[in-house]
Amino acid sequence: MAKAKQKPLTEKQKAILKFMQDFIEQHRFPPTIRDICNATGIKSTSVVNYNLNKLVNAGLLQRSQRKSRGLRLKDRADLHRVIRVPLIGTIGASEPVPVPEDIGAHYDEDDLIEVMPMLLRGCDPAEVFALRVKGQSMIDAMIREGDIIVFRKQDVAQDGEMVAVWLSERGETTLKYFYNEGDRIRLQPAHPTMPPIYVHPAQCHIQGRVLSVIRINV
Amino acid sequence: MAKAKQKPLTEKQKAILKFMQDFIEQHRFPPTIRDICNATGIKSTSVVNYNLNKLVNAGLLQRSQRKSRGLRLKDRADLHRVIRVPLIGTIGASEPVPVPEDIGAHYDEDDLIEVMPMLLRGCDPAEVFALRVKGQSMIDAMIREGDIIVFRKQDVAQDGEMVAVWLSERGETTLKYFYNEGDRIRLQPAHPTMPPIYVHPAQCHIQGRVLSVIRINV
DNA sequence: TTTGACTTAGAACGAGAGTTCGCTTACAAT
DNA sequence: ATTGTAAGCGAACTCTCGTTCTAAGTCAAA
Repeated sequence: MAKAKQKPLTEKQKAILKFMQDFIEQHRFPPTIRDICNATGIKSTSVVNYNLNKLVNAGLLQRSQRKSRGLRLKDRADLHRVIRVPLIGTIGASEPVPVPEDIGAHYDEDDLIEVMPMLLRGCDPAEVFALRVKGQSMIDAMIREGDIIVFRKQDVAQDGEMVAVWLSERGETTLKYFYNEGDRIRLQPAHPTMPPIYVHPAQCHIQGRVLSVIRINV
Repeated sequence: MAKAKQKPLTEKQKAILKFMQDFIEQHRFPPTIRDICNATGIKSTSVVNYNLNKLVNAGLLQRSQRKSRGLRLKDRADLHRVIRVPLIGTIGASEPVPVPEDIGAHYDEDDLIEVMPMLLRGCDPAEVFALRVKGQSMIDAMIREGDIIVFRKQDVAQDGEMVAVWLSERGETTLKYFYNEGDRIRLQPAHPTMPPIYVHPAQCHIQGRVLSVIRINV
């Protein structure tokens, strides 16, 4: 399906969006079409309906047909909410990373951590999980015991990405920047004065990419 | 006004609350009374209406009369929202910390960062601000360039708290654990192998307490 | 048993609210 | 001038949905 050419929003449409943001902020449920009429000075519900459909088409809005107040802001509303990420265990040097098989599964309340969307860096929440750091082994990655690391589950990586890898020959988990040098993998610590290590590609099992780090036990 | 005696919620009322949480999570607008009927197996809208009024009376719910979907959860809603914290500048070794005088003032959209409530560690948002780390000088605090540090504005500290201090004699800002040893202040780096420094209390100007650290430029 | 408070069901009412349709206006392209 | 498209208005229609009313069932206290 071809993407529709992005027309700039009309003044009415901007006013509708603005009002919806304010209304939802205040009431915590969406306005009716007639609410929008009154707030924007538009005389006819059909005009609002018309412009709402435009906004849906522009991807800024979602509607539930035939439902009162069946309006959702697409863009901004999500940004003001937290996202629940499963905190599935710990990560330490001497154990493999506990990668979840189905991230979308049901978790207990206690095993979920609420993070702001920025920490997911645009990734699908269904691919994201978090681990708490155990032990002092991640110091060369500038990560402390107790830090929470947000990962995207993946088993390949691009050069320069920080990944959690299981080094099967050493029986060791580590966090390093990943560089594929063809016949070998260079794993570069985050700490500027630490030297890289080199491993054979067959020994380097990528468990996930580091998206962000949270430190609350300062 | 005397507070009504707190009766325990009935199973129906618990089911209604649970369903409302799930529904709002999923649809981002509240359910109708008939939605609740279907979800909970209650046969009559009047029964739902009856129990909704009970929940309002118990302070768990708000209703807007005569409005479709005019329901709001009272308690939990805020917990799932982000808090905007002013990101007012950078912190580096060679400059004083730019402490804001009025945190509650108006900030531009770009100067606000949205964080989950946990990062404030219970502090009043009006006391909290954030700074981005510039330069490599915070490595001994296990903090990298680009990290965002969330502070509570305060000029005194308890032992063991991590604080940002301006050392007036050295002309230097640093992040250390604070220990008051009477005639001197011991400032302990986060990195376990680094030695502490000792300063005279008069030279040690506390700028704020570190609440949390966010690293998104991994 | 009787009483009364609490809870449930069912139905009906009426206002709330989304949708559709015909008609008009504005404006640029042909 | 004509055509076509986008935008607006007003009214009517129909379904949604909150509210209210009556009646009945439950259960503990008197």
